[in-house]
This record gives sequence, structure tokens and C-alpha cells, in this order.
Amino acid sequence: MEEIRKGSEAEKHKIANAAEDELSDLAELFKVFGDSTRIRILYDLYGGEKNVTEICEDLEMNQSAISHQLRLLKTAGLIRARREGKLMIYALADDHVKTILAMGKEHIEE
Amino acid sequence: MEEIRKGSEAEKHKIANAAEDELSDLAELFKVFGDSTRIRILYDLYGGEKNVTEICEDLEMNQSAISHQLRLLKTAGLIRARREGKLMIYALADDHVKTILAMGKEHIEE
DNA sequence: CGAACATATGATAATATATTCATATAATCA
DNA sequence: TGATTATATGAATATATTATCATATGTTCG
Repeated sequence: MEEIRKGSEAEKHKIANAAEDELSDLAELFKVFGDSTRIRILYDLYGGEKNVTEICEDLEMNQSAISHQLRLLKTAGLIRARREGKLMIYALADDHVKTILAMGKEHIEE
Repeated sequence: MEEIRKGSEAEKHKIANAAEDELSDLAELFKVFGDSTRIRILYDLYGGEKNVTEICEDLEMNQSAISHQLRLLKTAGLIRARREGKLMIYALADDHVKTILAMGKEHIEE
């Protein structure tokens, strides 16, 4: 059951190696959505851009925790940031993010 | 910055408590997609139903690890199972799952 | 320039998660 | 029924993740 020879049936059905990387990326993407704090941040930004302090207030969480999560969200390309004086203004990166959120929401409600 | 009074600006913008549970569920759902092994299982089932041994072979992972993840996927309602003799046959629960996978894939490729 | 405000970041501690190992349960078949 | 095959599950370990604390960086303003 463990052994798989080249050209075997198992080999033929095995997930193509080419796709493996892509599947990893996919898991990484969903992992970012898979945290309550990050989802709440995304949802908070759903209505429009906000600065860090506002997000902290909305979520009633401390600034450091929020900043750490904002960094993850930014790295994942789900949000974008710009500076405005001493404020950092965050916003959803694009409508794609909204679509994914809406999609998940729909699945839950079904 | 930490303190939020009732009726304050912060209070007004705070994410509605009603929505909090839903956001948690959403995070839980995405969390299930957010693991490489589970995504590979889902993708393996994308083409059609398979039994546990086949999934093990395709993913080249041991049976226990796969079973544990199958249980999580099933609990989350993403796959369904039926017994056929000594085999357990697993399949994607519905097209919704496919849609979510496709959606994420699209985001990555953008 | 120095104080005050806004945000970021590194280290740590607490918690969650995945895989493995050993074993249990379920079904078939000789 | 006993052996064999297929799958599930509990416990333990290894690893990853999150929040917190302390502090650093960047910006404005007096």
C-alpha cells in the first residue's frame, strides 16, 4: 500500500507533480482567510478603507496583534496600504477578495 | 485607544455582534481549505469519488494521516462518504466546494 | 529639536494543528 | 470462526500559529 512504482496504476492516478506547487499556494491563500481575526479585519475593510487605530477599535483588539495580522494579509496580497501623514490606511486589495468572502458566506448559509 | 464607550464613534463602527458568529464560521470554513494535505485530497476527489487507499496512494501519505484529514473534511461538510463492502468511498459534497476551489485558483493565477 | 502620536517588529509564551504509532473496529472470505 | 484487508481513532510528539509585551521606527507639531 505504501510502495508506488513508476508506471503503476497508482502512479497514473497520482496528482500531477506540476499541480502540487499550485495546490500549496492555494492552501496558503485559504490559510490566510482561515483565521477569525483576519476575517474580521477583511470584513471591517469591506465597507471601505480604514487606518490601524480604527481597525483596533472596531475589533476591540490591541494594536500589536492587529499590525501583525495586517502584515500577513498584506503579504498575501489581500490588502493594500498607503501612508497618509502618520496614519497607515488599509483597504482590500481588489474585488476578488470580496468575491471569495461572499462565496464562503454563501456556502455557510446554504 | 483601548477604551470604547457605548454610543461612541468607535462603538458605531464596530463590527456588529450579530455578524461575529458568522465571521467565525467563515474562518472555520476557510481554515479547512487552508491545509496542503486537505486541499490535495479535495483536488484528488475533484475528478470523482475514491476510496481511502486510492487517496493514500495518490498523495503518497500514510493511511492514518489521510483518515484524520478525511474526518475533518467530512465534519466540515466538504466531502461525503459511503461504505461499499470494506471500502469507504469519498466524494466532494457538492459543486459548491468545486466553486470555492476554482475561485481561489483564479485569484492565485491573476 | 523634543514630545506626542501612529504603526511596526522581535522575542516569548500560550495554544492549536498535523503526523505518526499503536491499536481498535468493520467487512469479507477461505 | 479465524485470517486478511480496509478504515478509524486515541495518545503522543513535533511543529506552526497567535497574542502579548517591550521597544523601535516614522511622522507631525510646538
